Amino acid sequence: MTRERIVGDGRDTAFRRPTINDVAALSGVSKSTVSNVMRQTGSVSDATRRRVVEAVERLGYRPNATARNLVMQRTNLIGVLVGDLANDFNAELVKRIEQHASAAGYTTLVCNTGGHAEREGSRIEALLEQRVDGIALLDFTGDRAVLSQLLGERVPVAMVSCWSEYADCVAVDDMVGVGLAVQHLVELGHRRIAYAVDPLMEATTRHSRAEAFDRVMLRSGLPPRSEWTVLCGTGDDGGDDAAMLELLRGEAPPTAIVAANDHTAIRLMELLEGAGRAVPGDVSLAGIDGIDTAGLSRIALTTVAQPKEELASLGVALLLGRIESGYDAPPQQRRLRPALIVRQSTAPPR
Amino acid sequence: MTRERIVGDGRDTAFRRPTINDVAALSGVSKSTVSNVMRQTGSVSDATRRRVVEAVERLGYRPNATARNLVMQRTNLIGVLVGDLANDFNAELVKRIEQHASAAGYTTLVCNTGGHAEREGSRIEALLEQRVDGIALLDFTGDRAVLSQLLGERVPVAMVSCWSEYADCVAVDDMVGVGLAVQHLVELGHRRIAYAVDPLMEATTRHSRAEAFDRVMLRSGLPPRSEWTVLCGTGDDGGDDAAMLELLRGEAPPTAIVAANDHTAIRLMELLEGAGRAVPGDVSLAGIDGIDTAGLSRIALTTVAQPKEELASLGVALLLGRIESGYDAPPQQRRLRPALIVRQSTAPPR
DNA sequence: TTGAAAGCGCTAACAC
DNA sequence: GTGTTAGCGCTTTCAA
Repeated sequence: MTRERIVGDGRDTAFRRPTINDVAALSGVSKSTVSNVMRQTGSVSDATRRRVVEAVERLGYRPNATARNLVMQRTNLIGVLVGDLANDFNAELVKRIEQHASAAGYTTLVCNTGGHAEREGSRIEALLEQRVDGIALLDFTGDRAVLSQLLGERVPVAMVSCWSEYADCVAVDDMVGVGLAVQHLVELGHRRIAYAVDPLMEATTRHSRAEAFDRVMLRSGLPPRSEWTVLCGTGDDGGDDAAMLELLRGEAPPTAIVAANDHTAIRLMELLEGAGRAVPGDVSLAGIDGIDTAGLSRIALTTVAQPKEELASLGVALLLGRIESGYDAPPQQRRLRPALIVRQSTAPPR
Repeated sequence: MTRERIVGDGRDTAFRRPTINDVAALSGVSKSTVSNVMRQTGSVSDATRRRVVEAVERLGYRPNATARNLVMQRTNLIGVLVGDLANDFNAELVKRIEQHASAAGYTTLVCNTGGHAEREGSRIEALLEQRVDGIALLDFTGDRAVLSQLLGERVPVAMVSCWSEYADCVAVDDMVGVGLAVQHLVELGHRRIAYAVDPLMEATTRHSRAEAFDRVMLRSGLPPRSEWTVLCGTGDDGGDDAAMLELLRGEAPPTAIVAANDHTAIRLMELLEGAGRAVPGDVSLAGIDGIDTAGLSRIALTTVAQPKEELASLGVALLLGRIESGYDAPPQQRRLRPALIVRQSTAPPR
């Protein structure tokens, strides 16, 4: 395996990667033939194929995707936009998505937006310049305007663990999920239940889950109280741990909290115990997502688990389907069933 | 913002994204001028610039990076190869790397290899076909042959939280890190200390850390015992939880365990407590990495923390430096100092 | 200050 | 079976 060296161009160690032309020249055929051999298309005689293959190996030739991308108008690249990779749930989703995408011949560009609108915009801009074939929005915490833009530009988009009427989506049913958690707490005897929101969560989803929360509460005959929906976290855009503590210090404080995701629930567990409130002794805690950490016996967080593998595989399937079969089919929407996992962070109120 | 529609090509809704030619035509200039305007190079009169900009907006023109990549022989793409994104440490490193890379104008391709040699190979192949400008190897658990190949192909490589003599690297000093943990345990009074290895850890690193472990033990006047270095985990390539339990059931079992990383340490904590061994009552446990989860009060894992932010920023700096200033400078090696964080998972032996 | 022209490395339609 | 040719959408000399 050698590589051509160009001498005297100023940097005497400049290497030029071999191109299809080099292979063609060395094996004494045309570049179309080389192309046919590489892609196993057309028909080439065994003899020429062998010569080409040999030249390929001699030169260490590797097809240049930038050229292929240009001519094919297709990159086999997909973008993944995620709010926070430090959230286990997202990390695992990304990991699985990359796995499925790769198995299907796609390479994955990952962008961590951190919930910042400008960052989100610029990342997407970069993805679009690179002409990714499609974009997966993960647990999308961003601006809906972004989504409309994407859809407007006819970029294939799949939403994984988040939702929009206008795009392909796969997610669990928020209503069912929140319902499962609330019902469990109600059955334990809780009546005063608060809702903790991740500040990294976008307004629409936040509202929709909060609304789900309210509705489920109502269904259980409990009056929803807007001041019991608390932003809780340390995102740049605020999120105020103090608010939750404040709430718990009031009279007739909540005896249980549902957190919008496990990440937040675990932060909250830490916060509460740091402030001297026992979980579940003083306050019960339930999360949503089903991350591994929640399952550790020392954490033992009751949670509504999302089927991560199905989310990832279906998400990729939807995205690739959209990419490969065109933009005009109506959006496909898949609702998955979440499952309540009861652990030790929830108990009857005192 | 409109876009051209092509009618009668079979798919009447086929869209063609506007090209530089469309902009040139609409604004009545040549494409070189458009190019100059877009890249803010050359000199264009204010009048023409305005016309071009207007056309760009009218058409919703976005430069096609696939074409630019081809002609520039540069993609502004970097690859990140990581063993396991479900390991918090890696996830956080990836997140930060993406941040820094993006700030410098690069987009990040992430590949999760899961420690599989073939997967590793095929992912790298894909990255190289896409002509990434460089590759970051994260906490690299893979085959050294892979690295030699990369280096042989003169692809800029930076190793982050892992090490090779021949590439740019930034990592903490294993010897110091392991030493910190062992010394802490020795000071607590432990003499029988075992070492738990993550099976997703590559042989060389595994050996180097294990060797560091042995040496540090010796330095403390403790006889290293090879059978006390136990593979512990559930990778596909084995890793045998039973072995560790076995070891603890023997006579004169270890009173403390150092785990090769926090991920493993926490798994181990779970395993031990599931088997009825208290941590730190029956056995003390120390990890390496300093992931967030280790800091939760319920976990309270004593650990040797790596400076994640420095690893990420330096790693990116090294990689971009290599990309932008050529392949021939000698490799730069940066050792960072780890820091011991003592929590409740370690205590004097009974 | 602007434009014409020559590629970058590949695919694909069409000749031979 | 194989080669020729014409682009894909850009950047970059070099003239004008």
